[in-house]
Amino acid sequence: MELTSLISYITRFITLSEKETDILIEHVKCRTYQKGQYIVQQGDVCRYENFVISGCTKTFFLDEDGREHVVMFAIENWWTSDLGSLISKQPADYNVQCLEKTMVAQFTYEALERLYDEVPGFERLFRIILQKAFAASQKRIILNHSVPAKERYLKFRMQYPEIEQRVPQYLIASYLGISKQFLSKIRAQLVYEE
Amino acid sequence: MELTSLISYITRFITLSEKETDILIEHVKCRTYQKGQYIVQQGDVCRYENFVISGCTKTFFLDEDGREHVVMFAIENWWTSDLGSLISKQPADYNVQCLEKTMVAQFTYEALERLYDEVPGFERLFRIILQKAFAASQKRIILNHSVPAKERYLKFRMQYPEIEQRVPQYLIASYLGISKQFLSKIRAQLVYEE
DNA sequence: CGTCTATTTGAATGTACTCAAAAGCGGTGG
DNA sequence: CCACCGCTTTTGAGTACATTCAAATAGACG
Repeated sequence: MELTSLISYITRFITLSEKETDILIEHVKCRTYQKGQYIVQQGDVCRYENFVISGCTKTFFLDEDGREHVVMFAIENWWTSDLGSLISKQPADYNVQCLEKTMVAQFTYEALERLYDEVPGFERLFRIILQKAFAASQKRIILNHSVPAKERYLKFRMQYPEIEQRVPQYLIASYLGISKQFLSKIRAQLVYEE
Repeated sequence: MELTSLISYITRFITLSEKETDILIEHVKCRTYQKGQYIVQQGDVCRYENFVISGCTKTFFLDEDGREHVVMFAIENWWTSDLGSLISKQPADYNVQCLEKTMVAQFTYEALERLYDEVPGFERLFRIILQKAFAASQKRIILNHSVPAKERYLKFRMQYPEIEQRVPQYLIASYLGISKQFLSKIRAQLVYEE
């Protein structure tokens, strides 16, 4: 079934009884987006927390000059959303757009609230996910401050080889916080070095 | 009492019965550190989640060249810790050092676990705190990528005027990801512009 | 007043950016 | 099958932003 990957993901963190699994399934809905479609749009209120079942998304933001800044990618077994917007019901800061045909499991705000109440451990699940996400985000800030672009690119390649394959280079440059031309030059240099 | 600020902080997010407040108080311990003392040391396992009652701390990390990189500051009513280390019991990536004489309320890992079990809503409290922290951290990444140093400094000054007053300039430079000399030049420029 | 730390200033350098243009790479249609 | 189109990547020249190193100044504290 479509939700298999979600269930097995969740049970890596908490145990679910059969009944709880049923409750979970009642509160989640699968949806497929085509390549290019938006799951979240900057300015709209974000309605869902999304778990990627298949496909690939980018989360980005457009600055005043219309430049795109990639915040993160999400592939199978990742969560993606504009959490700030979902919780506060304020307009989203970010866009989440599909880079491929993408299937997600969606939780509305209300579904999450009910799950927090009805499934003990669900709140813990999200606390743990958030702890990891926060720690990773902080590491990324330091990495940007302490390491030159070439090494950041190498680390990215090591850490996310799948994403490197699936995503156009100019988006990776944006994620790394450098221009696409500069990333191209870094790559040329790396080829030369080998 | 010393814990007043902690209680009133917590009750901004969740409601606590008298009994729950008592349980909370049983699981927390106050401690005062002198200026310069370390609450967490890079390489040691982090033992506490800390809530700052008074004073000011910096969280930083030393890279291979021995350079210091400031990750965050914490003043009254902020949390500070190396969460990743606390939860995983792995060596901490960061140092937390007091920039002033600082009083903190400390929760051990075990105390937190018990509080999660015994005080419904406590898990929610940390989920909410983490959501905010994560959202802020992501915004900071984008800010670093999309905005030149001068503006980043101005935003910092606007957002954290207290910290700007209490913390030496070279640490703010480090937090912003620029050299202390460059921040000094930015400031000179700002004075000239007024 | 002297010492220690923090900040400022200046010159030379480096890293990364912009703009512009060319080359590569799929896919589509004639 | 190839010519063309749109999109991505590469290349090059000139520039801007930020760094390093070194030295001078300013502040804080005993």
